[in-house]
Amino acid sequence: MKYPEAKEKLIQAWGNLGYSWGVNKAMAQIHALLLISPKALTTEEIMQELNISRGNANMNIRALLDWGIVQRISVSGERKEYFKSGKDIWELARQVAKERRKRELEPILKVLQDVSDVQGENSDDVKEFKKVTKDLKTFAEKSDGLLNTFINAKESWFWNTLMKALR
Amino acid sequence: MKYPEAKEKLIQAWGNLGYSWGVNKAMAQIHALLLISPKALTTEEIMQELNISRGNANMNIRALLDWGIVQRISVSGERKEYFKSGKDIWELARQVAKERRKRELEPILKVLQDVSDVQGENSDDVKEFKKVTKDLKTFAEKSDGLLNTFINAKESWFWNTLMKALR
DNA sequence: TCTAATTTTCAATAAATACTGAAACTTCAA
DNA sequence: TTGAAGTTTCAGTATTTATTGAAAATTAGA
Repeated sequence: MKYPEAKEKLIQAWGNLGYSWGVNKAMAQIHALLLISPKALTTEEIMQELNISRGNANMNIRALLDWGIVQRISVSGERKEYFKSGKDIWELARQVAKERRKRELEPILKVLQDVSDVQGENSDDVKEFKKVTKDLKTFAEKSDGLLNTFINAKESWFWNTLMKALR
Repeated sequence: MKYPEAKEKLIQAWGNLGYSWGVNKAMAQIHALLLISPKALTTEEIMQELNISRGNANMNIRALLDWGIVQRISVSGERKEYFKSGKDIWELARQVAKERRKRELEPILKVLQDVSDVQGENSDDVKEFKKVTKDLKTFAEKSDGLLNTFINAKESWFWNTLMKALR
């Protein structure tokens, strides 16, 4: 396969993957582009490569900066800003895990907590509600623990331990 | 907190969570409703509880059946169909993991495979592309292995092993 | 300070997605 | 068969989300 085709394919696939993870397509594609680029790119170059407008590029670059998976680079003597993505996939995964934990797991844990003191032992509805939310809470807390270990672990240690422990 | 408020809160939260996982709100809310309901519900009841149309209810119930996280129940002597969700959270998580693996991890693994024979050693672009996609592939394969273990494991074994191994 | 290069904002619009409701279809008991 | 009860489909519409592009704001050097 030729490079331009491969590049196109990867950017496309990364866009789709991002999409099913609740990230918009442009954002995921900008990330893919920076990930495979050997050098930092300007907004201009990103716009051109992906055929998107300045506003779109700017907003999504900022979102990526926000997620902490893209960095801003200043070249001395130039006004222009350059952007690059870290190339360490493990680090990327940890960063994504961290943000998603904060944005998704934390809120649902809070709701499960809030809801745990629901009144009225006697009705079937309330009984079932309590049972299910308790189970959900247990599960969410365990997941949170696991996720935190992942977020704070060193790559080699994590995979080694896991691979040894499971099967 | 009173039951109706708690119920509303949970359905809302579940809707949001589902949403950031690429599931539409109605689908997630129907699931939440069935999850906390002590008995199986009809399409009619679901429509009423969530204030959604028949078409919407029907389509999203089918999607949930498709994901394998809601079951159709027939009561003998009745034409109506009832729906219920399994209450085992672990089982639910495994089912979701299984479907997401198939829908997301498999396609990206395929692309990473396809793209791994890109031509042209010499250019910087191609070198970087090869390096990154190789790392992505390694990471994706490890994740796939871990996910498969999760999908096939028994709850108690999985958590026990993990809790012992990590930390 | 001023000015040109660059970034950011945001109202308008396009595009994608979800939802409705009525019609078509299916099923089964009489 | 028939028709009532129930389910499914889908064209049209509403809603949400993403994108554009031009104007406003910011920046840094002269």
